[in-house]
Amino acid sequence: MYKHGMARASTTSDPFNAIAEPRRRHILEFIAGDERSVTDIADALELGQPSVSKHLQVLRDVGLVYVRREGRRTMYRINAETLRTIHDWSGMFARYWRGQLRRIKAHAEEER
Amino acid sequence: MYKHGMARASTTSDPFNAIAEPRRRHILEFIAGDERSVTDIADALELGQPSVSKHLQVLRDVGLVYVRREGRRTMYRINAETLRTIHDWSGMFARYWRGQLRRIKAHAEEER
DNA sequence: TTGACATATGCTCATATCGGAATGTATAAG
DNA sequence: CTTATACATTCCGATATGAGCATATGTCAA
Repeated sequence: MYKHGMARASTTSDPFNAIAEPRRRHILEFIAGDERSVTDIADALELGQPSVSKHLQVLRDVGLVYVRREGRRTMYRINAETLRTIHDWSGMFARYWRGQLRRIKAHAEEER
Repeated sequence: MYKHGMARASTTSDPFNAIAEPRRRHILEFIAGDERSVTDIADALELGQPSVSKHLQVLRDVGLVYVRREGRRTMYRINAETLRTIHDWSGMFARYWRGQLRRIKAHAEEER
C-alpha cells in the first residue's frame, strides 16, 4: 500500500487527494455547469494548457470527470457522483457541528 | 501565493490539504467521539509517536483539532466545525448527483 | 534531585508533485 | 498531402512531504 518513504498518498489514489489541489477544485467548479474543452478551461482559469491537461488526467484517474471526444476537442464533464465520497465522509462529523439539533431534526423530517 | 515550482499548496494551508492524507482522516475519525492523547492515537492506529505528533500539528494548524494539556498528556479533540468547509464545498455539486430531483425536493421541504 | 513517562522537534532519505518548455499525436481544413 | 489546431506526454528543476531515528522539552513521581 504505502512504499517506504512515500511522501504522501498519490494524488491519483483517491478523490481526497485530487481535490487537495486548489486548481483542480477550480476546474471542477468551472465545468460543473457545462461540458468544457481543455482550452476553455485553460483560458478561463489562466493556466497553461499542459498544466490543465495534467490536472484533468488526475481528475479522470479518480473518476471525478467524464471525457468525450468532440472532433479536435476533448470535452470534460464533471462526475459529481464521486464527490459524494467527500460529502459523505465530512458529513459523518455533522453530529459534532454547532446547531446540530436543528440539523438533525431537519434530517429526520427529510427521511420521513 | 504560489512560488515557482512549488510542488503543491502546503498541507498546513487549508483543510482540503490536511485531509488528503489518509492517516489524518483516520485520526479525525478516531478522536471524533472522545478526546484522545497522542499515545492513544499512536497505539490505536499503529503509527509511530513522532508521526502522530506531526500529523496532529498539521491538523491543529488548519483548525481541525483542539488541544488541551492534561498533566503529562496532551489531549486532542476534533473541531468538526472546520470540516464544514469541506462539506459545504462538496455540497455545491449536489444538484449534479443522481437522484437530484428527490434530493432537491427534500431540501425545499426542509427549508419550509 | 533523579528518573520515568509523554510529546514535540530536528535531521535525513526517498518519493511525489507542480509548472513550463519542448515534443508527440490525432483530427480537421485547405 | 500539407498545415493548423487541440491535446497529451515527457523531461526538467524546485519544493513539499512523510517515515524513522535521535534528541530536546515538559511534567509527574519517588
